[in-house]
Amino acid sequence: MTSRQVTLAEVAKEAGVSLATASRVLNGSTRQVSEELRERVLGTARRLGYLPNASAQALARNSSVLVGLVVHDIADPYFSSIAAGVTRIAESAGLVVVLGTTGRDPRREVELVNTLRAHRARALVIAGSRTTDRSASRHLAEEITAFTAQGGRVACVSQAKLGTDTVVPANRSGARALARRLAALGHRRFAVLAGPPDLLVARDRLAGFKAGLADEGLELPDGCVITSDFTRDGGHAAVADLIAARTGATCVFAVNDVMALGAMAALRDHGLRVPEDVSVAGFDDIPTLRDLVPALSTVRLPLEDMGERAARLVLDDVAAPPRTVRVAGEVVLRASTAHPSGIGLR
Amino acid sequence: MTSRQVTLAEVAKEAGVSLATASRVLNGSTRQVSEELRERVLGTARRLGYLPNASAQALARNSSVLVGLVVHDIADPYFSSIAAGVTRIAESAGLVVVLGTTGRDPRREVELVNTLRAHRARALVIAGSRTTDRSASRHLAEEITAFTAQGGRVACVSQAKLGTDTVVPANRSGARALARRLAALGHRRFAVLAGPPDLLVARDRLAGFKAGLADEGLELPDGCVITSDFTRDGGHAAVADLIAARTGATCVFAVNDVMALGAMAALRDHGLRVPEDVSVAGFDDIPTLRDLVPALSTVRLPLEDMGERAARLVLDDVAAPPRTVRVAGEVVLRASTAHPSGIGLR
DNA sequence: AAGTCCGTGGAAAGCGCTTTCCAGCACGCT
DNA sequence: AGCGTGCTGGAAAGCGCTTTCCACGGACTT
Repeated sequence: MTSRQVTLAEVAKEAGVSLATASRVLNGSTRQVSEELRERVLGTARRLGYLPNASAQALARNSSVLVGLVVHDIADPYFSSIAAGVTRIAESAGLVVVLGTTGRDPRREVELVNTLRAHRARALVIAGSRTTDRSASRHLAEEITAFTAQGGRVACVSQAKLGTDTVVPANRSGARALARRLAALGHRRFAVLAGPPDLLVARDRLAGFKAGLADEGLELPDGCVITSDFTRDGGHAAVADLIAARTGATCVFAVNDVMALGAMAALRDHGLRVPEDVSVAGFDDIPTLRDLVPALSTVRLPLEDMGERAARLVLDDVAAPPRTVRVAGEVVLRASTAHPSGIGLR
Repeated sequence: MTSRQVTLAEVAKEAGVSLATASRVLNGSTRQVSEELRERVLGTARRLGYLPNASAQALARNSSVLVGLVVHDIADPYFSSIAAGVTRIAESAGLVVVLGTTGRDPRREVELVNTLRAHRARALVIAGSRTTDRSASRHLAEEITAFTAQGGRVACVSQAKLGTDTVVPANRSGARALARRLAALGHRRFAVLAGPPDLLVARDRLAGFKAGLADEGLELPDGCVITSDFTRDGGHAAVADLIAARTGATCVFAVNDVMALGAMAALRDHGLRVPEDVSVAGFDDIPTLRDLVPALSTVRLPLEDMGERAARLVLDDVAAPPRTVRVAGEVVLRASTAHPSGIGLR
């Protein structure tokens, strides 16, 4: 029941022209074709329901219309926002987005780039933090080199560690500014839900936060840094450790919003009120934050825009990589942070 | 600087075997190859860094490894959850997901199916409600027919209107059950934020809700049905109309969660408390709801699971389409709905 | 009048792979 | 001996398209 596809050859024959002419008419080559033949080819193509075979075109042209997009988890609002940006630009350029998800496994990341390379994708956006894993980084760098050697372009949204074009969010300075603003609210004892120690984005935000506290003459004792997964559940789980640590913190900084969301839920479960008993802040400003009560203080990143920027870096081929686009983070203080009133977490 | 790719022919020559043998070794054909040659081919392939050209394979095999996924808006948690499910199954089957977004434009939907057809995608999941637009539906049905005639498989997540395998959420009966539960809370006057009139999912949920009210001997006057976009902002905007309508409603049902989120924010802006002044319920149970305060009452749909089911329908090719998988919705009453206490919206 | 150019159409050589078909060989039989 | 049988390797014919290269004819020069 699978019916044979109409081929260019059939169109050409039916229209009484050569294969070359048919191809020239139907794909917008630079070559002129007389009005008469052009009409004839176009007509028969439509009549026969001709649809070019993309694989054959890719093979003959040695280039595809595919753009790879690699994310850790498409259900995470951070990534789905970036994906929306990338997709918008790619589709408006007539390209096709291939979505790969890593589940935060660096090896899977390498695999995906390899697959995209096999498909001769013309460009690739890798969204998702780098890690401290040297071996995975090296493998990834090798794949990327191979990819670019093939003529593909690569952009990352994260840290500029791969020698590619990169959209770099201001993790350090954003967290630093946030720390200062929180200190200005009157907080003196902080705790940080720091995510996993090997994630660079998490490290950078923690480091920036510490720096901001230092600016204000404050310290962040090691005991006040809780590691956990970089997810909502990670944030939720970290709260138990946090409370057990009896840090006396009046303000908790979770290194991303979904962790902060989980943490707020856990704090509620423990009978603690935000912000009356403890202030909470996050990072990213994911869209779903808009309607939260209490509204979460955070550092706003223009996520969709970052996706668009990355896609543009990789599609408008002007300058040579590596270029870096720095994206500032804007501290947004909302209802989840307030002047410290109670005695904090003890 | 774009270096030529290593081809099978080069591997074969270097290993001193024929093209056929090299191909047989490197792609897991059924044909036996002696241990000695196999080793030699594998070795040289690795040494040379051989990577098969996916386009060439697709052309020669007349089938690709691509699975299409069509959604309205990947940043919407409803779709990103479904996408996560589809992606998980597809990737674990060694396939590659092509993501297309329509921006809710039915013509774009047709375009995307056409593109996927050109790429000889082996399967296709269309997530996103059908509409009442007959012409768009017909075009889409034609594309789908062409797609399946090519040997591709198609599944939808929505209404079973396209003659394809379909995962059908229980929109009617879910909304109906919800209405009854809300009535049981004591509500007598309701308003519905109904989304756009041409979206079947919105219509079904509205109809189900009305039916549920009827079960309880209640009515939903036309003036209590507000149409708007099917988005967070649509829900937000609808509230102004709702309040202007002076319906006296004590409970508002938004036909999806993101609309309910927007509505709750707008109600707050108008100085109304949820649930004290007015109860609010949604539909879908998107993941971000978990941490909302007050927690939103809704009808839970297993979104990721629905994505997985759709992907399985289309990848495990057992029975002939159209098959229908019905997915029940579970009413979950949370803090956003309570016994009516005030006088409602007047 | 001879030569030059340009514009247009077609033949054919790929692009990198899969797969059919055939040849050769070593067995095990009758 | 003679002969099917089963197994393995290779030659070559595609898969559907793009693009180079050539041929041809007419319009222009000189």
